[in-house]
Amino acid sequence: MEKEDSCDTGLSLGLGLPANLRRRQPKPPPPPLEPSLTLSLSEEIYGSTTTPKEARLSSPHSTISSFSTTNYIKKEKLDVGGEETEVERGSSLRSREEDDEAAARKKLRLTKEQSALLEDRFKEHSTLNPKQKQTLAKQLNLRARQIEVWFQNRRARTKLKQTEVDCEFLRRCCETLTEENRRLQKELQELRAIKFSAPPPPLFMQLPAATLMVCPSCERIAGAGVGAANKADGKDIGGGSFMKPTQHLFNPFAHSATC
DNA sequence: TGGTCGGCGATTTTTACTTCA
DNA sequence: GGTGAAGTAAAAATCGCCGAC
Repeated sequence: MEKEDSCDTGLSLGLGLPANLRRRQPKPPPPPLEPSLTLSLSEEIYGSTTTPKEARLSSPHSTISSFSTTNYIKKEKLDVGGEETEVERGSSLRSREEDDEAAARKKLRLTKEQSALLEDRFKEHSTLNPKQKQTLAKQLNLRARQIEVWFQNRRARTKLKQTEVDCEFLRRCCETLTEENRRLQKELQELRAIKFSAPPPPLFMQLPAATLMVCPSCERIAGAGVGAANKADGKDIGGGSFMKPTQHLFNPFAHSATC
């Protein structure tokens, strides 16, 4: 992992806020590059006259990835140079460096072939060990770090998609339950209406057919109102427990062992 | 117990594409 | 119809934190 530049947000921003809530300030322009590096960079990648877009289109396998971000460049500098040296710069150098900076900031866009292979590997394993990473990087002519980043982002996308799917599923569940609740409330009202009008018919006739079921193991009639009806002579009529399920309420998911 | 490494969430940056005047 | 600016979604990359070792 690269942990450099951890303080580049400045002191005034860092105080009093969790680090991950701090808004980052735009970075200052990247430090000047070593001439040898930058020259080879821009020319190697894009050629001296073509735009990045042209380069990308004309050469799908061009390894723009090599120096795709400022961060990589900084690291590259450490790897290659070891220590920073002051580079004398004149006006002629500046415009060239600005071009190079712009080129260096260019971000890699993976080719279809690269993406396809990465997808294949991801299907096999959503994470890679360092050796697999190196191998894949070599195979695709990318940096191991880029492979790592791609897998990280891919995992994040997968997770996001799964979250969306889960969310949709829960939404549908909620709709179904709301509808079911509405239906049961209506049924309850009807039952109450029946209860308080006319002398009560035999118990099982009070219940809508849908609520009456025969328990498959004991073959007794079960229904949403049976439990309450059993104590219909008590004081619980019309109370909150009227619909309280009993052990003989047939639940296909949790049929009681008491039958 | 401190250091390293890898994964993750949040965020930024860049690209490619679309829309609109 | 061609063109450039503005808007936007997607993807690559960065940053900081955390847990495992």
